[in-house]
Amino acid sequence: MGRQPCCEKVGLKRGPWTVDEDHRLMNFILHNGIQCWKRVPKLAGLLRCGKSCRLRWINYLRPDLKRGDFTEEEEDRIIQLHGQLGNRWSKIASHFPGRTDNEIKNYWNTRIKKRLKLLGVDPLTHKPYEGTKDENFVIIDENTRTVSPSSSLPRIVPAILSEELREDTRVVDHTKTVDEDEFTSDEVTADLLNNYVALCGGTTNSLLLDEGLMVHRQAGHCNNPSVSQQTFSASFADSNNISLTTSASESVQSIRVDGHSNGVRQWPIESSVQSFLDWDDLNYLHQADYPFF
DNA sequence: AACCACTACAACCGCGACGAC
DNA sequence: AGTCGTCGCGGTTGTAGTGGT
Repeated sequence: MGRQPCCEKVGLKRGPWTVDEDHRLMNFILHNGIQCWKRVPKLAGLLRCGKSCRLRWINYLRPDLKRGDFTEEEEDRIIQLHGQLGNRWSKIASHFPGRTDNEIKNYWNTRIKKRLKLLGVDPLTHKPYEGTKDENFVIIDENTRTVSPSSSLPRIVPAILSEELREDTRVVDHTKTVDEDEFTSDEVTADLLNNYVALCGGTTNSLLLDEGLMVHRQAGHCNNPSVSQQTFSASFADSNNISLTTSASESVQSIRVDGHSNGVRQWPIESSVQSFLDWDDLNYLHQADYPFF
């Protein structure tokens, strides 16, 4: 069986839609609804194929569309969902009322994808390319208990983290004595390790925890910087289960916790990466004017 | 001013899925 | 079960807008 064309293409208009065409399609659908896209153009008096009408309505004319830039939250969520779902844009779009799969796909291809590449992260696998630097910024807000971006932070970090882990992210101020009941040892360490592994990828990592990091141990907590140079092996069987074991001395990667202020800790970032990352120009959403209403 | 490179996004195309007959 | 029509999805292309030279 040969494939039938979606419509009779002879004499049909293609390319950008005019205001008049938008008017016609809009009026028709608002008054008659959608029963069969194939019949829509004829009934609406349009020289377009049904497919084109459907696309125009779904991606542009639908009154419930949310127009405007994506928020940081939306962007993070897109990356997170893409990590889980891949290029299933309609599935991803279903998590964003008012956004279309086409819009999200375009946003991914034109912006997010490039930025991930600049950060050394493969947009397909969400894992670092070979040779990813081990010194990247991670800022953790201990008040909100979330990993959050700085102006130069690759926001892929919170996005790659599973939602559960993001919600549980905790950071300890090493200038304070923290109540032992407040945090468990592995919780804190696991979060830090997890943040790092989220950035650097891999299923197994050994981390050299450097000066300034307070580590709670099962036998009791320890806020003494002398615990530095402790080496851990973190095994990530899945995103929700992290097993930590203390190992001898070998470390594959190292991170530093350089300091903190106002409840915020930072990992150093490579200056060359920093210059590429301009996330600050995002505007918050605004409702578009619908010219036909 | 003209040209070029780049970006963002609208629109198109081919194909698979699915329901009706 | 097979055929056909329609819809929806994902990849790709076309083009307007913008900035740099």
